[in-house]
Amino acid sequence: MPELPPRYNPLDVEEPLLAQWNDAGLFHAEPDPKRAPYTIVIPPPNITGILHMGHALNNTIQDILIRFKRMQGFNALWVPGTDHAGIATQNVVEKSLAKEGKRRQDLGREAFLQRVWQWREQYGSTIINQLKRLGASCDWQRTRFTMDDGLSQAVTEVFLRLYNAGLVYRGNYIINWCPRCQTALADEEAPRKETHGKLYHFRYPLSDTPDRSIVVATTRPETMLGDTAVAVHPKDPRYISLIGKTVRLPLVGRELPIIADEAVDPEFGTGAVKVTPAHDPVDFQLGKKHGLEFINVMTDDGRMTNVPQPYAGLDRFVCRKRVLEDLERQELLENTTEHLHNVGHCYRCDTVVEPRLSLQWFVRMKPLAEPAIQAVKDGTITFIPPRWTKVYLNWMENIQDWCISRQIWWGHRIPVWYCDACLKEAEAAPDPRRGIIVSTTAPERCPACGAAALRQDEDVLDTWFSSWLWPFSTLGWPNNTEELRYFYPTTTLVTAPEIIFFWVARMIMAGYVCLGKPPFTTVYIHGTVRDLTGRKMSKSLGNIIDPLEIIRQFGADALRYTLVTSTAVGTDVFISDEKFVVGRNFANKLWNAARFILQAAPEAAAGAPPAEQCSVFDRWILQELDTAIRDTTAALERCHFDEAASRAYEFLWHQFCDWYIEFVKPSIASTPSSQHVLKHVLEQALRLLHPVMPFISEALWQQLQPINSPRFLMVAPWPVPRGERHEEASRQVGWVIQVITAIRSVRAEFRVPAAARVDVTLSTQATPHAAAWQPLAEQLTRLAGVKTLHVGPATGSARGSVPILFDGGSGLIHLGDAIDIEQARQVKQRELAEELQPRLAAVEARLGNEAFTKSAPPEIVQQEREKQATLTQRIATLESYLHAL
RNA sequence: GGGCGAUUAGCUCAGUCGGUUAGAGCGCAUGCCUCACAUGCAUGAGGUCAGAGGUUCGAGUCCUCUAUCGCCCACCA
Repeated sequence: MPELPPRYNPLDVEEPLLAQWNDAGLFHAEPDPKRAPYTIVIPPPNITGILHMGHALNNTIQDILIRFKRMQGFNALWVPGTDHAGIATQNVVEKSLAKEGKRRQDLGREAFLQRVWQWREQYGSTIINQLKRLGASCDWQRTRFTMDDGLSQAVTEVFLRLYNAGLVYRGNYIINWCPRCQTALADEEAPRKETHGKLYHFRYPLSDTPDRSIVVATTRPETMLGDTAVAVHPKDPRYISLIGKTVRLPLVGRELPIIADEAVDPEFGTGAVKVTPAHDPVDFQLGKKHGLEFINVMTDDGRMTNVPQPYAGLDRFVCRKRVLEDLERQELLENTTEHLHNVGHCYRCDTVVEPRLSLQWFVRMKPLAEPAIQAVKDGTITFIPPRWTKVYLNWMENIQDWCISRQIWWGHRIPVWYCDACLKEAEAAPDPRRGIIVSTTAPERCPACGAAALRQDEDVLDTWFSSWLWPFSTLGWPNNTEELRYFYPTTTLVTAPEIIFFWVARMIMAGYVCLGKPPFTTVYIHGTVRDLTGRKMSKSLGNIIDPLEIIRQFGADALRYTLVTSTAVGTDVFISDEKFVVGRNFANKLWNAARFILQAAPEAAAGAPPAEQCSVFDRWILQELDTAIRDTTAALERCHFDEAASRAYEFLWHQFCDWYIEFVKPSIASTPSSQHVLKHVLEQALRLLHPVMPFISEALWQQLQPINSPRFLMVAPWPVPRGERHEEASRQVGWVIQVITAIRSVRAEFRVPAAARVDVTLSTQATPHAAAWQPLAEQLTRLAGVKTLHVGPATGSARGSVPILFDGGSGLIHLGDAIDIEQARQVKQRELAEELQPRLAAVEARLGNEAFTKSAPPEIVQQEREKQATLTQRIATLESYLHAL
């Protein structure tokens, strides 16, 4: 038995255990029809990612579940992997290129992609290694990457299937365009930020009577160059006479019709709105409805085009100034007001996005959403906490088509080839599919015309188009693998609320459309990690706490414990680095408890002896252990991880260490039963703790070397209650604890020196019979500093004594001249008047109320009667004491 | 503008079916270096459960309103 140092150093323990677990193959799972599967797929972190607190929380929760289920005997598989993160990764590599003074265009597509792959080889596993350090018990042999061959095959397969089913189409649409990244962005990728802007009012002169005009307002003056109408509300009396007339667009000279549409809000601005169908989502709808011209006035990189000479080629913001100046000069700028509005920004580079007309690929979402809505409504898939159900359904029922093409290079290239000859013909006789070849492999010639001159679509797919297949593409789909058949559907998905729409909803849709089955049955949504002032952790705020630094300082167990106990189901997690001290201290406490036990009972085996050989304290702690097992298990089953961790903590620290170890300490050497029980209870409790604190629990458990157990706690069976009833032991030990606490309390209140012994008289109906009394009395003597103990009616003078009250009895602590009589009188009088008497009054009022005694459940009424009796007796005891003073 | 949620000790949060004296951790106060642990031990102070009304024998818990604070969604140019 190696000597354990008095202070626990997690760094000595954690890394070697990772190697042991790995070498023993404990992370790996294989299909096994004899056992029930339990599967989790990791939310794949970006390959550009480094571990932050959000990951730490997310993966701790998953690891708790997977370790718990593994110990329960499930064939537990946790599939890890990473996401290629199209835009983010491309940005990183472009930045490193920029340091060499190059742009990706200088390299060309092939060479650039090679660079990205190189980058991925070098840095792409960083986060995986960090997850390992956290203790995540993933099946690392099954680590997947969204750009792996198999997963890429799944992507093209789905694209083809959806295209053939008419669910993928190509179309013109107003999309969010990032002029810097030069790519389309999904709505979710262009978060709106409240921005102080200006609202400019322009006069557009009427064509027939140029001295009259209509005033429109805009926040983006440069778009006026692409205006093709002015819209007003059909019932607006100010404009009703103008509907159908035309205005002449300043600076351009185009004639624009004045149209009427309900979508115009007469209350806002001037009630007249300029319509730019190619550069605004609302205007786009108006344009389609009213058959307006669509004029695209901007290039990919945000410069003006298709506009009169002085503006052509100008950057959009330069052009804005120029347009304003020119309108001002022509006295057409009516006025300018301050305006607070929401402007979309690129989620990657924060550039102001430009709504822009563009030819993109889309997925028709309504048909996909139907089974996914149904599954949540009928409970096939449940959210924890349940309130996310509403959020999910609300979004799904209003779902919009999904723009899946991205104008970047890093990602799954769209499996579409174009035959230009056929495309040309399609223009003459409109056919949306002519000239378009969708295929999982590169076609050699056009199936329609036989031409060999085909070109592949330049764009790649949205990153989420591979992530939404993750629960089954990682298991081998579209091949019908053994893994897929056995481990799918997965069980629990653990993720953050931000990606319910991005990812969770889409996975559910993909599960149904590809396999006809849900991808998982439970979705656990945890909170966001914030600092103590409630702000999200972010680099720009400088409030990041680095999980790896916490691991270095306090250990992975402390990190995990503190994270998990800081979050109730569904609430955000507020963290400061001092909080991790709690986890560290707990680990140290355990370490020392184990150290003590190993040294006090070196030879004993870790197994509980038969009840009849156990002392009253042994039986008591075994009973408490049973309760702790039940509570912890129930909490884990309900995904109440904080409760599970706190319950194990409470048991180990405040029941096992504070009381049981103290009770048995003096007699360990001569009491074999206690030696066994000490080891047994610790061993069992370490199992309860293992999912939350895998390292220290494993390390200590191995030191205990339980008999008839596997070598590793990680695969040891989850504890089950013994189910013995030790009610008498529970009652007696509960009584001793109460009396000890009461005596200590009086000692502290009356400042009895720690070393001083006191005489105590106890008067109790609950006096245990003689055989049981001896060990209990010894504890009173030792743990409460009692010198002599008399049992029987209170004797001696009330002077010099302080009464204590406990369930089923009372006592007197004789302190002699050491106490201040007046103080004692005041304390006890206050207790009587402010606590006991009001409580008795309340109880008696309740019992005097017929409505209560008749309609409350009998056990509640009974409880009240018992309370009444206890209080009456306590009051009598105190009164007689005060009287005797 | 719509939807969701929160408000309990100085701080961060639990509180299951409405039922005993509303709990924990941290912090604070007091006393202890007691031979596992000072990253420890013991004891204690601290609460009108945001406010008002209602249902009930009984409300932190259920209902209504008010206040404050979050989050999500939305095309107000």
